[in-house]
Amino acid sequence: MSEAANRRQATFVSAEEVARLAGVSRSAVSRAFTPGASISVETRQRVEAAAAQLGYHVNHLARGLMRHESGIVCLVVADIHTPYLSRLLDYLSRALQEAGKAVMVLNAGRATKNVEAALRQTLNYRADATIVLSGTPYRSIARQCLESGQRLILINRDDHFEQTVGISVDHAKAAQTAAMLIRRGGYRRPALVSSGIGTPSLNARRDHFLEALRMADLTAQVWEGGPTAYQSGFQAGTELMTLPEPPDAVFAVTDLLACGVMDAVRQRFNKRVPDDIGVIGFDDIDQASWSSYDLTTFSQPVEAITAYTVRMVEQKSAEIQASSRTFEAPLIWRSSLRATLP
Amino acid sequence: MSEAANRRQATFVSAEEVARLAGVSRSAVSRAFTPGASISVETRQRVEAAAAQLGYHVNHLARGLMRHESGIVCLVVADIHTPYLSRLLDYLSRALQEAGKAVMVLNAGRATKNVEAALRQTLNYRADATIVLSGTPYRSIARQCLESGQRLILINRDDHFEQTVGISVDHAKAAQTAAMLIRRGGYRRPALVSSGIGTPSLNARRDHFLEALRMADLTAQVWEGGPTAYQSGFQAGTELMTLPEPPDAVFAVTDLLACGVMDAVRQRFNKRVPDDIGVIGFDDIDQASWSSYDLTTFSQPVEAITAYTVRMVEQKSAEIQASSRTFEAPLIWRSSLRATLP
DNA sequence: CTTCGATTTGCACGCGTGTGCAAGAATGCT
DNA sequence: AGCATTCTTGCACACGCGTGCAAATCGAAG
Repeated sequence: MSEAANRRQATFVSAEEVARLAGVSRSAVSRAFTPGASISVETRQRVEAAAAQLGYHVNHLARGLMRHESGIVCLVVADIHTPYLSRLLDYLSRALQEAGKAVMVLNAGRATKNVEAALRQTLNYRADATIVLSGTPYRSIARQCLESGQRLILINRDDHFEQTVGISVDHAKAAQTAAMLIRRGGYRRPALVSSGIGTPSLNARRDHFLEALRMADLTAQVWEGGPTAYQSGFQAGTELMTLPEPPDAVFAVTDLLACGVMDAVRQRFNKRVPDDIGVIGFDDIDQASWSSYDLTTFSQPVEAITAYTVRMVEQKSAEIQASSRTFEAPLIWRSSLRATLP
Repeated sequence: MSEAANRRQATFVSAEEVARLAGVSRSAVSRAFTPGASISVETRQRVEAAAAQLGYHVNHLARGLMRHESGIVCLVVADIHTPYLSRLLDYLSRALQEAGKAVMVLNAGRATKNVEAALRQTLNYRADATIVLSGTPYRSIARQCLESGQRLILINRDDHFEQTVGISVDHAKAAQTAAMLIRRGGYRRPALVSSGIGTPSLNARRDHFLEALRMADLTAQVWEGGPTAYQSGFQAGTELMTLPEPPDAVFAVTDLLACGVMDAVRQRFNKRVPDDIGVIGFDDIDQASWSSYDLTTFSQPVEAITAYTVRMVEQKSAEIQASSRTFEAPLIWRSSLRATLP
């Protein structure tokens, strides 16, 4: 079987050649690989045999050209190496594949310029849908995506667009829960830790947390700075503990930050969690369940987000509509926060 | 500018329309977007203006069809959510983008069946190159990739293929260094911890470590089981410490395993690292530098691997040759291992 | 003004596929 | 057997682009 394939060198085999070998027309070959097409079982088998023998694979570039549907879904993302985003990417890519889509990843750093380039590539490859996990697209290019008939899905980007599917998490409820738990734990001097990157999601968690505290006549220290990473949390913990009135509880808007805070507090200041200081995070990354941290946090509803995203990608383009869906982030109770008043 | 675009609905604009608006032939449009093509500055400007006005973007599907070069590079990968692989993916995708390639991610779980499906997709989209980060491709499909003129690059897959570019890490040297450091630290009862997944890389680290110890007349406990994850390490640590003669040093073939071991040893058995037990890992994931662990480990040469991979992707297909390149994983000295005899 | 070379332009073809249309084959029914 | 109906099949066109080739344009030298 390999002799025929070996003779040809460094080139793909076309439907034409398969047709010749099978003794049918090229249309028959095309139909053999198109589900639901009208073709007899006998010719289909002959085509498949010939295709297998020659090592034929339908050219999706040409198919996409004809069908006006490339089968490609673009994922615009930054900070892939981050625990939460890499998990989301894992789920999304797998689910999209199972739905028959090919996943193109556009790594778009922080700069808006890169996001623009990514959106352009999305258009170049005629992607069926574009999913933006981070970075805010220019309105002009976003509109081009929509006008070209692409579905545009924004995950965790609370800034709203027209004609766009928005998927988000109920930050308000989580933040209020965090504030409530801190009060119930008997903590008196809460603090909020966030990064200097003003992501809409992070800002929402911060604002709702502070607001909920204010309702209960409490004010919180606010520390914001650096990237959304462990090191920023470590620095936050260090600086907060050297204040004249150090906090006794911290809501970190991200688990990575929370881990940093915990390490600083325990190792640089010998404080105990949750007795001396309570910590609560957000995302439920793998490390939150590691026994060094055992962090009380809110779980990103990754499965729900993924399932809903795939549904939105699959629906016919005629019925795309602006929509906005919010999922709840359930509390994961662990040991980094005292449950009741001391 | 948007009126024209608004009138059309849900469809892409073609070079034809741009040509009409600019008052030139379609060839001119094509040449305007082809670097190095023969075209006067004046017409180029008129084309670019018209293109911008209509929101034209070259169709890379059609271009790929013509050029026999899709500009797509496929990354076959599993366990994306893992710290090491997500970092590698981050670097690779960014570097490939900068080289003008579009990155298609094929999330191929563990099953070989999925890897086969991934390779098939690679062929369907006529990818210029395929990079396999995990999973072993069937020889038959791998051969088809090569016969079709694709470059096939295997990273950290020590199983060798003909006509393939292999990129790997010097596991032997690292493992020998680990053994040496453990001896020099005055540890007497070393152990090796690995997962139950017999990846070539992991096996190589294990075998060279044991071999190096044997040269020094030492034998090691070997614990292998579970996936390559924190929990497996935690379990390993727990079980090793309940042995009649528990080890006093552990080489974990992965940082994730090492973190698990450290947590088990410290929190379940109140042992101190590195005094009671020395730990050394591999990969230098982010968590290794977290102050809870401060893990001595070997750094995956991600930058070097990335740069070399891009070089291999870019070279003309005429000169693809089987080759095999190995990079060193430098030791990152931290505090989880005693430096000198006690 | 003529001639020649260099540059630019348009025409037409090909890349590999899907699909409407009409013709042909097969089947069922009277 | 004759006719109606359903299935198959092949032809031809379209998808959007790159590019060789020849015609056209331009500038400069004679």
